[in-house]
Amino acid sequence: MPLSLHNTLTRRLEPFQPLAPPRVTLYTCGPTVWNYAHIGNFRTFLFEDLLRRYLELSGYDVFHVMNLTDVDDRTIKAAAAAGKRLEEHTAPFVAAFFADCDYLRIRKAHVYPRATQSVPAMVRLVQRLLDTGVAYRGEDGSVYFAITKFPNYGRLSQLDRREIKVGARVASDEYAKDDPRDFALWKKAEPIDEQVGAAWDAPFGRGRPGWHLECSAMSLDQIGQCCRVETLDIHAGGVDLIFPHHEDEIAQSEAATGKPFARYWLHGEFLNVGGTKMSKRFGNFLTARDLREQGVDAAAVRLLFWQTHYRQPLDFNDDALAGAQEAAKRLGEFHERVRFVGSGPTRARGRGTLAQLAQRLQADFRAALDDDLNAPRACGALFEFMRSANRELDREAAGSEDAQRAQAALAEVMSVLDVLPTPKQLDSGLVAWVEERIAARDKARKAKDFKEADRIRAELKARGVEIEDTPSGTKWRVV
RNA sequence: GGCGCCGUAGCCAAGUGGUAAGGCAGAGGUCUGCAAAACCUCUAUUCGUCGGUUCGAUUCCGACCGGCGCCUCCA
Repeated sequence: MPLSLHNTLTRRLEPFQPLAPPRVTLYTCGPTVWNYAHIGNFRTFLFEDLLRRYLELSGYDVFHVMNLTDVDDRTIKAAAAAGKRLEEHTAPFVAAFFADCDYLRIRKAHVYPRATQSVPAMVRLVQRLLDTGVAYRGEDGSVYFAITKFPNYGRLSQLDRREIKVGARVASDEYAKDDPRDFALWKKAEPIDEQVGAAWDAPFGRGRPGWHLECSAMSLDQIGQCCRVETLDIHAGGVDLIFPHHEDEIAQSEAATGKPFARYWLHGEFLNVGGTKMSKRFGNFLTARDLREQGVDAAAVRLLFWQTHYRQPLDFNDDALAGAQEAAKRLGEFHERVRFVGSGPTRARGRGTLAQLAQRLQADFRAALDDDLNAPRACGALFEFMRSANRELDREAAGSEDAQRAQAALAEVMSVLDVLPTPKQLDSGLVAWVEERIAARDKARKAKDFKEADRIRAELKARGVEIEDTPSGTKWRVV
């Protein structure tokens, strides 16, 4: 069964067919680096990571572009408030974003164009739209897109015409537009823009790019350079970007190129807290670095997110996270167990059903992800495999071929989900101490001095060391 | 007002026109000196409410209740 994806353009599940297989051009709306990204933002980036990884596992040659919005209303305001130049203010947040991505094991995009470094492409795009006649200079010196000149406007968000909410705030630049629904492509430079260094010269006036324009220009620029095309295979982002951001991107891009901007539009749902969208605005947010400082393993975050479909809202709370943390821990132990089948205490003899179980895992896993990236179902397949494989291993019914198949299947699954806990860093002093304590405890156990043995176990536990007596000796791990 | 999403066990959730995956938590059991880990068993006669279509609906349609989002350069 081929990969099917839910396309926001049609609101349907569609078989995925890239323009020129095996190449897939993927553009994902990146962060606005005015502040730290929160884990709601990262839910979207992780959904995109899942998409990217599964496309690659499926044999596609993905060219992934993620932009960094380093000039827009918020970055300018934040820089001005901090009394800094734009670049000075955004640099640490760019660095933080990459660090957070590393922590969450997000596969790197191939390019990260920055708005401030892509101004020439933006100016060219605006000029092209002016030449085509779909853009015009407003009385205020800004350049606007005339949505009435683009008949398809509203297709993505399913609006025949954009209705303005009754009583909605009237923008201060309203008077300058021909139609209140038109949006800015290029904003005339204001004193605050000059103050932070967010203004560029252009044939149509000194100013700065509108947010929507940035994504159109950067995506077209990148896929043009790399692949000589003007149509993206996939454009992804959060549902809140459908309107107006992505709608406007389509208008700008298609009015300029005359070609479909993106074949598939994918949108991830929100991360909620107590039923409400996680947002800086609401103050109910948590950053990736918060989680890292709390000692939360990225594996737990990823697993938690995978256990809800990307098009469903996910309600975040500590119980759910703790549950994922526990499940990730079990997966880690299982993985270790499978890794040492045949080479360690687990005897490998004959041939059991493990190979077949592994085969089923692979089939179920792919079938689940082929179905619009149904990661929750893929996780279900993984857990079922873990249980049945553990049963086989308990029976010591696995042979070396079984082991190989199981290891290969797990590796494949993990190449996409990547939910094994990060190995703990152990210093040699601790290791020596633990080994000495375990030796002392074994001695006590041999002497049937269970009181002493239990005391040592408690002593180890107090230092975060859990032990497990097995037929081949005492195992330990740091929790 | 326009467009859209959600309501499944204590928590997180998948799902199908034919009678409820999975994870966490909980209970009992096997194993163990005791534990731990692993495994086994149990834990929603029921999927917000009320109607309708149907032989049959959690799944389709309608209404309603409740929660939420976008329409304000939000992932």
